[in-house]
Amino acid sequence: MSKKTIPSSRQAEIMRWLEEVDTLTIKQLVNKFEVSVMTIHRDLDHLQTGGKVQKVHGGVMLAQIGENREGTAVCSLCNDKISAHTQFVITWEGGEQGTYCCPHCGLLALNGTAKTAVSGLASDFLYGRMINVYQASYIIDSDVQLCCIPSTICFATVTDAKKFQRGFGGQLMTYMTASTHLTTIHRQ
Amino acid sequence: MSKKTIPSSRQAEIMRWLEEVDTLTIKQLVNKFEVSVMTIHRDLDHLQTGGKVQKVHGGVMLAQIGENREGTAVCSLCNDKISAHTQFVITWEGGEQGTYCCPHCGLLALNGTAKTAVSGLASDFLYGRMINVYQASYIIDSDVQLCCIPSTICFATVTDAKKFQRGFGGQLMTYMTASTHLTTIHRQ
DNA sequence: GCAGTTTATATCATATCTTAACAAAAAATC
DNA sequence: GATTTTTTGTTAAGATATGATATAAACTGC
Repeated sequence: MSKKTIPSSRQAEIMRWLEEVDTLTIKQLVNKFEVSVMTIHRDLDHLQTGGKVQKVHGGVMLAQIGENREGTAVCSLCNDKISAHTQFVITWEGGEQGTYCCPHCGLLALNGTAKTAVSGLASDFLYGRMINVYQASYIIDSDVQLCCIPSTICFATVTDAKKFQRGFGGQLMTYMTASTHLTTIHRQ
Repeated sequence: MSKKTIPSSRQAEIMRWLEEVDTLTIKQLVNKFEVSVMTIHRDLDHLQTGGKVQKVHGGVMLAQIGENREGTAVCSLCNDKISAHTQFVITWEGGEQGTYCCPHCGLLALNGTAKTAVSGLASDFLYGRMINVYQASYIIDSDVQLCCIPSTICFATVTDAKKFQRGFGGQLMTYMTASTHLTTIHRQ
């Protein structure tokens, strides 16, 4: 590969290479693509804002922040790390998005602001599907503590939630009850 | 290689070429088809509204859901992984694109923003073809839960949707009814 | 800590690419 | 054949990419 290419394909190629070797130096990239150091820097800046990559002194490395996506690998509320297994995503009116570590923070965020949410999706605990948070069932304070406390776990169906409750305890709640419960214990 | 042709066959040829090489520059296309830069740009604009292709500075790339250059293989709304089987692609005015994991998120995105969509394409559940989301039929809340909940599945024809419904239940909806339904249950 | 070296960032001038508006050419319609 | 529509090319203005240079920051040895 020596011909000069367009920025996007060069960046795509950097990504592919990086996925093989994990780390690359600026010099390696300059030699391969035959562009200036500055151009490589700018490519890396660009990729870094995409979140998959992290610049280090002298080069780049893959940014393996969990298994997640862009820069926001931490909860918009509590700053804890976000696992795909418990994540909670709110899209606000206006297009802004918040990603939360678990339903605990997600419900607090939904209830604790004047903003209106366009959608709220949470990861179903059993199957990992993203479900409408208003229709979901919640088990609060069970024996399973994954993230924040009180532990708040999200299920697609009441049946699933009840089966879980039978084994691990906790209180079964709807969106409304869970939401007010979490908000009030945080204010008392 | 080829003499001047009509726009649609030139665009089809661009697509075929692009599927081989992933990325093409404007220059390559100008040389091959012996038309002006402007004509190529217009061809690419046209292809881009189809959602399968993405213009980048200096050329085009396949809008691959697998390994896009910025790396986002996750739903623009819920952050879940996107499968080609259920994907939903919206091209907004201005050229920006959003890829969604399934019609559930796609419809929410379409309805939940002030932006206007240039096109919306969703994968037909039975055959996998990309179809116009405004003309599609939707089955909501069937027994088949592939992605988000409430499960929202997309069909090219009402007939297909009804046959599916006979076996797996759910509610049959048009774009309008599905869109308002999903939006309202998200706001209740 | 200090100097010397390397690497990063900021800014500028230049080159390249993109877009919109207009006009010419070709094709389709009547 | 004249009119309308579609396609195409030209131009100019704006946006983006690039490389060179200068300055700031980070590493290296001591």
